[in-house]
Amino acid sequence: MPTHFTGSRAEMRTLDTFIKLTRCTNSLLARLAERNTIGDLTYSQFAVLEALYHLGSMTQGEVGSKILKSTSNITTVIDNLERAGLVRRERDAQDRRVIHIHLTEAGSGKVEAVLPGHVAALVDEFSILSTGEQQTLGELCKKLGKGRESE
Amino acid sequence: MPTHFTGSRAEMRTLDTFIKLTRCTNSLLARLAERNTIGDLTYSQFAVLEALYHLGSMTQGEVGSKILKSTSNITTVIDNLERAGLVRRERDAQDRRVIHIHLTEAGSGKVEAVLPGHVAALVDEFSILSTGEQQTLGELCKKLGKGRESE
DNA sequence: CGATAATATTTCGAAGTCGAACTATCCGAC
DNA sequence: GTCGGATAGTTCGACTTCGAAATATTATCG
Repeated sequence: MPTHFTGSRAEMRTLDTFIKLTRCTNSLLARLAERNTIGDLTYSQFAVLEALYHLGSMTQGEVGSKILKSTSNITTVIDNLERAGLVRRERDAQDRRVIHIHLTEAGSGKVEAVLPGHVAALVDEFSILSTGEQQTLGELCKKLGKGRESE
Repeated sequence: MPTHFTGSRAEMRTLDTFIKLTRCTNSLLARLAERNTIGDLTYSQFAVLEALYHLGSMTQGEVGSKILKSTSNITTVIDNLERAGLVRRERDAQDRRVIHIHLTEAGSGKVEAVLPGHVAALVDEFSILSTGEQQTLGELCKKLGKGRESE
């Protein structure tokens, strides 16, 4: 959204930075999608599988907070992953409210099949930035991502 | 997605930066949504209205490339905006394939009612970064967003 | 002129996304 | 022990999003 908003200098600068940030993320994700690095998975599905693969089995709630999505959304994504046989639901014996999600064989196989190519694509995309620039970008994003309430 | 991927140093660094970037954008947008800065509009709807407000009437295709969304998506968003009376479709007289989108009175009123608060919220969120940091972040995002093909 | 290619938009199907309302279960206080 | 409040998931409705196929229209080429 290249805007023609006429505000104070600080407002213009902020708006400009915001637009660059969101555009950057958008087009980076679009280019990754175009490269088809995660096969027939959606990005949400991949994020869930990747989290389970590296962190082990989790409850649905934990999955949700891991990938920053609402609980109702997680239900849907897990439904689809379960239907595809990549993931398995298991109700907790002690606390029957909670459901544990486990990767199936097919699920971890999927991650292993897809992850190296995904990482390679990322490295390629980011290679336009130097090591130092990547570091700086990471730090600024971390700061901005945490927000004011973390001060 | 804090990953435990064990790769080369470059791979780890890139993955880390990528995660920070996407998390930053996600949580920033989430906080803005929480602040309710754009009223009852969705972010896509706001983006369309804002583009029309600042750049004037456009064809649907132009709107799509402005906000980086697919044409089929634009159809839907414009449908909803039109139903809400914020926008008006007008078929081109010369080339009857194209449709021009115009803001209605209610549409530009909506933008004017909502934009100042939105900008104020942005300025507040970004105030955790210094002017120089914002500048740097913007430049790095611009570079990464453009990608390799623009070299 | 007429067939064909290109362009602008729509339709359709599937998935994601949220908030709100709901169900089931557990926990704490009385 | 049971009632009321917290907690984990699900369901529902509305919107977003994409890609692929379809439609309508215009442009081009032989």
